[in-house]
Amino acid sequence: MAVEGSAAARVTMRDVALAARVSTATVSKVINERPDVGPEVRRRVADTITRLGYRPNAVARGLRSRHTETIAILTDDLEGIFTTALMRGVEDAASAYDVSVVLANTYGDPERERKHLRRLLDRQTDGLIIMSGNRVRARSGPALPLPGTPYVFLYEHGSTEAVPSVLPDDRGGAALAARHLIDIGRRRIGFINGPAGWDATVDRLHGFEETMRAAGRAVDPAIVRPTASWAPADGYATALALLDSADPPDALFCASDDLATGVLAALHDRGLRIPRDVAVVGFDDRSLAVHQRPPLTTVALPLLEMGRIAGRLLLEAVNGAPQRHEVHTVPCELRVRASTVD
Amino acid sequence: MAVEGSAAARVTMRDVALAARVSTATVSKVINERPDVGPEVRRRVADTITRLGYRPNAVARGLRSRHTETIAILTDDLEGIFTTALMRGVEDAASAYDVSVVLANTYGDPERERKHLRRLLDRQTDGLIIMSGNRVRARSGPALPLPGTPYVFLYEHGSTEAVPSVLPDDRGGAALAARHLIDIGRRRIGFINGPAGWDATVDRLHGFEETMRAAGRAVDPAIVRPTASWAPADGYATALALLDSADPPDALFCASDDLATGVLAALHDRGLRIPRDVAVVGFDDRSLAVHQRPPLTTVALPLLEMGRIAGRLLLEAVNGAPQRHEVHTVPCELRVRASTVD
DNA sequence: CTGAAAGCGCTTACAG
DNA sequence: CTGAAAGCGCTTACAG
Repeated sequence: MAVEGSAAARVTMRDVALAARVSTATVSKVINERPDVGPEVRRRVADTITRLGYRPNAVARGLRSRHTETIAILTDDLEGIFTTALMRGVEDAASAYDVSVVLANTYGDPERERKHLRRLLDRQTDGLIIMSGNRVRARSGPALPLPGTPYVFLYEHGSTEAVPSVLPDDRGGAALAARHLIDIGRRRIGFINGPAGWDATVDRLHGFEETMRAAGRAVDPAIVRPTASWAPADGYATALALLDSADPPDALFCASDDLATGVLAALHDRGLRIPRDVAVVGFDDRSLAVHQRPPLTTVALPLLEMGRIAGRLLLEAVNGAPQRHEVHTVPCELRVRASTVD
Repeated sequence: MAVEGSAAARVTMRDVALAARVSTATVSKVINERPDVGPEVRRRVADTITRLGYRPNAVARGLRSRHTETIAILTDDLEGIFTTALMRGVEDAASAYDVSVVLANTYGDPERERKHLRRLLDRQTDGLIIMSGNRVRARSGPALPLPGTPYVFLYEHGSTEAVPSVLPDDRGGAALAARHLIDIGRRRIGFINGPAGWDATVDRLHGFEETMRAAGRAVDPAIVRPTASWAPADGYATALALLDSADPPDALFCASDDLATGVLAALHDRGLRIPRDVAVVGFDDRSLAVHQRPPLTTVALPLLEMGRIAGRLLLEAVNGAPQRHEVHTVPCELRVRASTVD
């Protein structure tokens, strides 16, 4: 049994070479699985490596080979509402490739971004994921040119560079919600959308309208409303307004779980039964969705999968795959719970 | 103006030495601010560095000097409820030292932990922060011995090792809440605590009881209740039970914001006015606290500060400070909002 | 005060 | 198939 990481100086390739009576070049070849080593020598070296508990020094390797098997996540908001799920996806993908992930938080400050980027380049980081944890939108390229270091946008997109971005399919997600409400037999479906000026808001409205029209349903502007913010209070107020309208809806699709939370409260305060009187669908699938009463049917953002895809795209680029300005749109998933189906 | 990171091969120390007509040793000394360089030569070298836009290669430097200016966060749950705030603190501290932070997510699986640790050691990571994002408790040491690599526990604590841990002052936090409710003149203060078996639950109960007694208040077990979980539904049910008791409370301290959210709903359903009839205090200061109606007075967990302290402790250890088995308890802060004060 | 030399631990042509 | 040699880009005694 090898004494992993004993207090003594770490075993080096030289030690292995000496013990196996070969050159370090040969040890290196065995480690890197090069074909030009005889089977007998290969076995002897492999055995010695195991016996001594040898592990190649990644820093030395990086100096020679110029890649460090490290990527970085550069984000403007480490505490963004979707950050951790996205990060977990990236970390998953990287781990599968045996690559480490460095975290860099810029606070949206170009000077900090530059500082981080310099540091990351100094460390020969193989590639970068430039990520927003909050809000999909276009951003400019990195605050520093990154010659030879590929990067990928996650949950945001670049304007012009030949760089891929990974985004949720907000349009398809809204379509799922509309489809579901139609399928469970709702006659009058309202949409409480988020604030204007967000990509998500525009895309979700498209998906909603398209699906309604494709199903031969009119979209009544009277019950399709944007809100001033994503907060529950706006969902609450908007729901009351719709319920008080001449022809109130029997279903409400909300562009976020937070809005839906407010809607649920409004229905509750009005003494309406959910879903019998009004069915409610949210968007995001944040943890609060499942804890609502009743638990909230919602459209889940594919954050984990988005992170994984971004990680994989980046690692492929690091390994030489060509980069393109291309948007990867990841499908959302409908999670049906008691707010629409008894 | 230097052409930072031009597509051409990066400027090396050799280039600087040649251009400044000195040896690389001298360039190295200038960069590392060694005293044994003449003022004139120092200036010439510094100018050349600026002119050529030279940046030392951190990988080469790491190979020689054996430290990489990189630390890692090892966590069992990257999506833990408090993870991002803690990470941001660590990242802040590390950035201030010009140190990078690597992310390693173990999912609580020892095999994954070992794999990550091996990788981190291979990369000569200078130190580790072993962190829980969920729950304070004792954990065993790292899944692999880390000879010569210091580490610090964050939001959890080790059992025996000579290793510091950084924890929130749950006891003091509960004391702040009790003190506040006493100060605003409440006569009958109840406590809806979280589930048994949590460090936080035990500590918060102590803090609450101590403060009450110190103020000459009886602690009536009838209105001090643990819950089965931290979820709002348990806050709701427990609040109703307390309100229905013979002598109902005029103040409720809740051991989490989620519990308090349920309590608010219960008071609302009973038609009670907040804070006039019942004042409510939560714990954690999650973002939902400020969005309650009324906004929730709560005890803020000092997550950011905890992360910063852990980062600093680790970096000091990396720089040779001796490590001890010592618990750093970081004070919580009371955030007063409309659920206790009109 | 300055520099020549060795070396950190690997990998990579290249010779045999 | 195997190994001697050079070198990745630095830092560190050490000599002068």
